[in-house]
Parts: sequence; C-alpha cells; structure tokens
Amino acid sequence: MSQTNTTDRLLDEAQRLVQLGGFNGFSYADISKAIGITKPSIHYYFPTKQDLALELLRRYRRQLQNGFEWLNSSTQDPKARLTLYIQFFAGLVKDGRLCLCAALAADAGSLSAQIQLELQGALEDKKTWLAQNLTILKISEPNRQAALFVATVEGAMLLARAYNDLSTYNTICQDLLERF
Amino acid sequence: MSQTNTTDRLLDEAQRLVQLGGFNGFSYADISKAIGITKPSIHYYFPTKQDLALELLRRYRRQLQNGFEWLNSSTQDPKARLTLYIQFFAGLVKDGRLCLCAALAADAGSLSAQIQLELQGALEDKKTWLAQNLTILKISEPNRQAALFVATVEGAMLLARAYNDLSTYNTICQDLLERF
DNA sequence: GTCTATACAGAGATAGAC
DNA sequence: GTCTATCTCTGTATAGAC
Repeated sequence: MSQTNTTDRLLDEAQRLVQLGGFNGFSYADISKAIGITKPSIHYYFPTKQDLALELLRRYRRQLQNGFEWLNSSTQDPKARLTLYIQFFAGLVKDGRLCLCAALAADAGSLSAQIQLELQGALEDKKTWLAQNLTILKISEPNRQAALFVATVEGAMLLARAYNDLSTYNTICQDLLERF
Repeated sequence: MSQTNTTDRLLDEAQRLVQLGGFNGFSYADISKAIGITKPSIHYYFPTKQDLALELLRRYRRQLQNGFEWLNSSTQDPKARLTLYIQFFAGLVKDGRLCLCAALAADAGSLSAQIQLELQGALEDKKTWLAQNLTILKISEPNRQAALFVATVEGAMLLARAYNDLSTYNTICQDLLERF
C-alpha cells in the first residue's frame, strides 16, 4: 500500500482495525502498538477519533475512484467489470475484513452526522459506478438494481465474516452475477 | 414484548442498543440508566458482557423460530411468506436498528468463539426456513438462493441504516422479491 | 435480587519538553 | 514530529451489606 508517510501508515492500520472489529472495537493504543508510535503522536495527526474516521472515509472514497478508473481501463465488458468489482472485495473477505462502509454502517450510532454523510457518499460512489455498467447492459432501472447489487455484496461480506469463510462470499456473489 | 421479568427487560434493552451501535457501542451503564437498575445488578444476571451477548443470540434464535412458526401458520403461499419475512425486519429498520445478526457480525472480532457459533446458527435458521419456501417455489438450488436472499436483506438493512431511510430497505427488498 | 462502595484497567485527550 | 507525563472519564467487574 501507501507506506511512505506516517499519516498513511496510521490510516492503513486504523482501517484494518475498523474492518476487523468496528469503530468502537479498537483504540489509539492498538494503532500505537502496531506501527510503533506513541498514542499522543497519533493525536498530532488525528486530534479526535472522529477526525480519524472522517479521514478514513475520505481516503476510502479516493481509493474507490482510483479502483473504478482502473477497472474501467481494464475491460470494456460491463459483465467482466462486475466480476472484477466482486473480486476486489474478495481480497478483504479473505483477510477476515469487511468493506469499510459495512463496518462503519453497523456502528453508525457512534458516528457524527458529517461522517455519516461521507459514508453515504461512499455508498453513492459504488452505486453510481455500478449503475453506469448496468446501463450499458441495458438493464432497466439501473439505479435501483445498483442498490440491490451493492446491498447483496455488502451482505455477502457480512455473512462471510460471520462464518469466517471466503466461499460463502464467492458463492453468493456468483449467484448474484448470474441474475444480471 | 416480554416485559414480565428483569432478565427480559435487560435483554430487550441490550438488544436495542446492540442493534443501534454494535456490541462495543454500549455499556452496562447505558442499560442501567434505561431500565432503572444499578450496574452491579446487571452483573447478577449476566456476569460478563460476553454472557449477555450469548444469551441475546440464544433468545434471538427462539424468537426467530416463533416468528417462522407464526409465518407458516399465517399463509401457505411461499411468495407471501417471503414478503412477510421482509416486512418483519422492516420494523427494525424503521427504528434505525439492524438485525442482531448483522450488528454482531460486524463486531465479530470482539466476540468469543462460542458466540460466533451461535451467530452462525441464527443465520442458518434463517437460511433453512427460506430454503424450505424456495423449495416449494421449485427454485433450483434453494440453499444457495436462500443464502443470497439472506445476504441481500441483511445488506439492505445496512444500507438503510447508513442512509437512515426506510425506503432504501423497502426498494431493495422489493426488487429482490421480483427476482424470485 | 438489589444496593453502595470500590477496584482496576483502559479509553480519549492535553501539556509541555525536546 | 515525537516523546514523557499526566489527566479525567468510562468500562467491566467484584465485595459485601441489606
């Protein structure tokens, strides 16, 4: 990943921890131990934990955009793009992680209104990209179907996490693809 | 609900809090304030928080079984049963809650192996009941399709929670039903 | 069963030196 | 930028009286 500067190393570890145990499931002490920096030093970069969560989502949206651009340049076939979308998140599931959106949505009660807006934005990014490809596939009501697609993939990650089993994710997503 | 004894009142409030903010998003103090009993009194019923989570899931599975029996006696039409399944969880979403399974799956990193097994059991209960009805509908590979169904509904709850919008849930589930 | 009192660790965060 | 030191509050949990 982007292991050049401290900010990114902090965000990488924080993201990993959120995806494994939720926003309330880790502390600055955990990050501290993992990357070898003291707790107060983390506060220098992210004064509050909410600041950290917000930046986590902003960076995640940038990563999503980069990912979608890469997918778009990889293939023109919309069906193949949907498959790559699913494979992308399979990497997370393999490590026992959730998508950042799913992890934070479950803890939404602890998040500021601003963070919840950013979370909605990340989900919109996904839906927008998917809807574009569903449009090419001439699927009716692409925006609605994109929401269904996102929900199923997020749910598949949730189930795979509960069963601690990658094949649960793959099977569900396979069956999803066959319906498009 | 079952407001007769203290145990159930504690579990009701704990479940509500888990569904709103995850397993690590509430404390015994929150339950204490809500139902008017001191923190140590809660420990009398559930010595540790993990004990509480385990009992939460065991009771949830019993509630699911009761719910399924009621659904089965309500109508013989499998399609109507699927609709009722979705409507049942819509009640949670309306209150800003998640299904207990989704809420705990996201925090799985904080839960004991025993609790994770109970969580898997609850998901199996759902899949089993759904597969029975998909079988009646003569849908091929009912077990796989049941997993897809569960994942989509859980994901729809997650999105609805992120958007704080019941119609997000209803729209996705409506589109899901139309594919069965 | 429910209470008061309390222990102990961990949480998020700040002050100020280097 | 990163550290040591420290602060305050909360979290989970126990002891023991009633």
